Amino acid sequence: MSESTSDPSASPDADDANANAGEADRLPRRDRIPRPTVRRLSLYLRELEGSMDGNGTVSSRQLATALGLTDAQVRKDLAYFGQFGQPGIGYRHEELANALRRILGTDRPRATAVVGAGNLGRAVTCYGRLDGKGFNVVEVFDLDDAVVGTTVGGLVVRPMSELAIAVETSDIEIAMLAVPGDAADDVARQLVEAGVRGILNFAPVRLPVPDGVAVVSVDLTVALEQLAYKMALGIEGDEQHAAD
Amino acid sequence: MSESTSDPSASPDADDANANAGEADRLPRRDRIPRPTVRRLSLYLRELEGSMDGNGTVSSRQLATALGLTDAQVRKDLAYFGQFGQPGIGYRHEELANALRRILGTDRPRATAVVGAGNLGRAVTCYGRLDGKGFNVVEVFDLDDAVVGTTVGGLVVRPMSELAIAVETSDIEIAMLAVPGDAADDVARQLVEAGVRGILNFAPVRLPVPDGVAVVSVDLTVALEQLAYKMALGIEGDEQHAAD
DNA sequence: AGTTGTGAACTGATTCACAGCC
DNA sequence: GGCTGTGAATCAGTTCACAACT
Repeated sequence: MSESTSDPSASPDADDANANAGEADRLPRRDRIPRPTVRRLSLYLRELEGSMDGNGTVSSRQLATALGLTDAQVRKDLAYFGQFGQPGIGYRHEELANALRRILGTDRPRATAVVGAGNLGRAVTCYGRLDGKGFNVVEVFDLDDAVVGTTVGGLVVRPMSELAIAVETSDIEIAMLAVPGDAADDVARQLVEAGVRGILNFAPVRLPVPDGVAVVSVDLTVALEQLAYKMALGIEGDEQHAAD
Repeated sequence: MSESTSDPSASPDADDANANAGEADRLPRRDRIPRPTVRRLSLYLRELEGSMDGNGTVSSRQLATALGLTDAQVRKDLAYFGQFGQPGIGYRHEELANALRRILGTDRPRATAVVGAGNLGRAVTCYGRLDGKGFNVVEVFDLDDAVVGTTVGGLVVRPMSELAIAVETSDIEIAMLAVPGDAADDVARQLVEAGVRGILNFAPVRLPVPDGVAVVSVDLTVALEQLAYKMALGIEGDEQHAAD
């Protein structure tokens, strides 16, 4: 498991202690990975999990054609994080999937809360597939007392007043924010205050968060507008509504 | 695709004399616009619609700071499509919003269908804000006979067998695809067959569509994985889960 | 003063092409 | 034969800096 090349976290040995800058920054530090590359890693993993060959191998060419990319792109993306493939053979299916999960950080489960039990909040709570992907929805909160106490996906909706204690006791790291736009800002502040480290934001606003908190936003209107633009272009094909 | 450029903004009032052929191809053709630029146009519009100053003006600096960008970025993005601003003044609020809607293609309403009346399908059907943004949800379909006939957001769920006729009679241009992944491929084919020109795909698969059909995908798992990666990075801040 | 629009410079990302390996 | 990993070259996107304008 502790395989030779990967170890993205903190090369602990101090052989680069000296000022020889040339060697040091050849190893790509995690914050130098191209953003588009990280987006594609999710697609590679999705593809691997979709076609469960078990323990066969897969080539960069195969992955590339399945996703509408070039094989060089796939190899370059993966090579940022180590050497996973074998020349002449390809990448071992399950091994690559595991590596991608490690890289993305989904190789361990994370307690996740949904805030906002409206239509969208209920939908993401019940989405299902998430548990197997490392995101365990363990709590649902809502601002509205009329909704608090109802059951969504087997969970009782709790009031915001219990957020802080729940985050602590359940060790919640991630929140999916599905409240109206005019409440999102305030709720996000409460989430950060309570200790949440990552927010998936469905509200059509930009959330200002302090350092150390990550935000990814998904805006249905934005996605539809991008679609409308592409339609006007007459351009076809699929591109991931990429998360940054 | 008969028309390539043909001045999409068509600023009708000013600017009479410039039929110079040499000038014509300095105007960037729509398929040469950077993809990131198009994503940001949606954010500019969202910001303008959010802060309804009515008919004041807004500067590139203001937009930039609101969205975490540079002012030069904003100006460059907008300048791809024409000259909307006035030096020393900025951009007129409502005029810029209208221009963005024209560019994105949301200046006219489009009949939209939701396919899949599960949790997610019902949520997007009831999302609400869409009608005012140019996307009118006029039909809901489902594969499951047990769901057909129920009411979602004031609409009666119809069977897939009625898709083709409904697309024609209601002039449906866009479909939001919220069916399980293993059905998405087949349903997408039916949509294209029926004449839908754009698909917003929520299923975790890549849809193969013919030329002339646009697809934008939104994958909840992908978005969460991007969040997990950012959390590992310790990188903060908001970036739009951008639609391509 | 303040602001836009834009060429030039720069940074970032993709593709090419091939050495090395199975 | 097929395949990966990677430097070099190319392409794409962003930032800089400033002329022109209010």
